[in-house]
Amino acid sequence: MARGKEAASRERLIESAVTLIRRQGYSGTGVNEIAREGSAPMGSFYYHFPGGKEELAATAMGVGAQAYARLISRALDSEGTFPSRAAEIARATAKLLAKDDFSLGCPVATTALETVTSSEVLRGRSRQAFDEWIGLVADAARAEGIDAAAAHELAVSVISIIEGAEMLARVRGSAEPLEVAASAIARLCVAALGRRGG
Amino acid sequence: MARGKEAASRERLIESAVTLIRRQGYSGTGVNEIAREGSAPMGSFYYHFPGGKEELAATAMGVGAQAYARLISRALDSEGTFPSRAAEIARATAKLLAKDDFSLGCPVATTALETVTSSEVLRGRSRQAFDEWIGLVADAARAEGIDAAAAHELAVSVISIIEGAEMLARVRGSAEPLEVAASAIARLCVAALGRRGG
DNA sequence: GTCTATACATGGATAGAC
DNA sequence: GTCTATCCATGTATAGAC
Repeated sequence: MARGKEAASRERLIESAVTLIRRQGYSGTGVNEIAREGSAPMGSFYYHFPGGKEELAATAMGVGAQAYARLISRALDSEGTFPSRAAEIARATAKLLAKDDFSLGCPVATTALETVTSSEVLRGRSRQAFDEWIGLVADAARAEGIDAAAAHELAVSVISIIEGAEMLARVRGSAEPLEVAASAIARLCVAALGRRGG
Repeated sequence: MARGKEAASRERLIESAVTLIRRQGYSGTGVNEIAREGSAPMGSFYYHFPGGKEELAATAMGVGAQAYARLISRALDSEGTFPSRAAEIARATAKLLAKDDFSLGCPVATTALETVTSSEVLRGRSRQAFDEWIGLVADAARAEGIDAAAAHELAVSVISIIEGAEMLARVRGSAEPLEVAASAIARLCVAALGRRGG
């Protein structure tokens, strides 16, 4: 599969699914709509994704999760102190969401909430995505000398507050909650660094 | 409407909608399913809620939001220091979710994310619910001498981290993220109190 | 690999008797 | 206020030619 430019429709389907699911969630997005927006006929849909909607959504979630992982990495690799770099994740998220007037959200969150009880596959992928993001933040915290347990807790807090603030930001159509989250993240990092040496 | 025991089916429909939407979200829950679980025929559904699914969902969201507001108030009125009482919101949330093995989530979050771009009504109700919860926390913070702006920011952070942690907890089927959130909330409160006097 | 047409179930909503 | 039957659109998925 996919050697040259074959299966360009596969990529378009994934891209279409990522966008539509970010906007409307999993249940609210139909396969016909995904195919139409991706300029692909249904024949291509089920050829590339024999597992149907669930398989494409799982793939799309993976792609979206990787993209957000890159945003996290870029923020953590930016200039400044650790608290400032961690806060930059929230600020970069705010910029990203503002780009489309908060119509496009997290590529994982909505589907995660919708499918907790209905799809083991999507729930597993959601968990995997969150775990990876948490891992990136925890690694950066450990690099600052914070012990493993504290680094993990800090990372869980950071991802939690960003996800929650993202929801508030979308509902309000304003970046303010994410800016507030950035400040809170910086404070939590400072506190964690303070407990480091003693 | 609703004077004696008439319209008991109305209450059952609301109750059914709250539960199903907490479990599957808005798009994933059908009106037929709501009626069936509420032991009400479709005739009653559209008699009590001429606005259809959206109207019932809005009502259900209001009921669910009030219930959670009571949980917040109870936590904030409990014994202990302010940081401890604020953290209690997250701990009480963890207990609540664990009761049904994390199958039932926030009565607002999933629908909020799903309908940001598709329903002004539900988006407005979501915003209203979040604003009320934030207001309760902010009021408690101000009662500790924290100034209004700082109290608001603290409250936004508290609700954000709880919502995000709730999502992680459901996906993992574990209360751990909410316990971590409780600690983070306590730290944020301590920091805010510290900036209070100077 | 792609396309069209279509099967079949479910979705939201309504009609009209009671 | 309640109930059943039903309309029509949409949803997921498949068939089978190309």
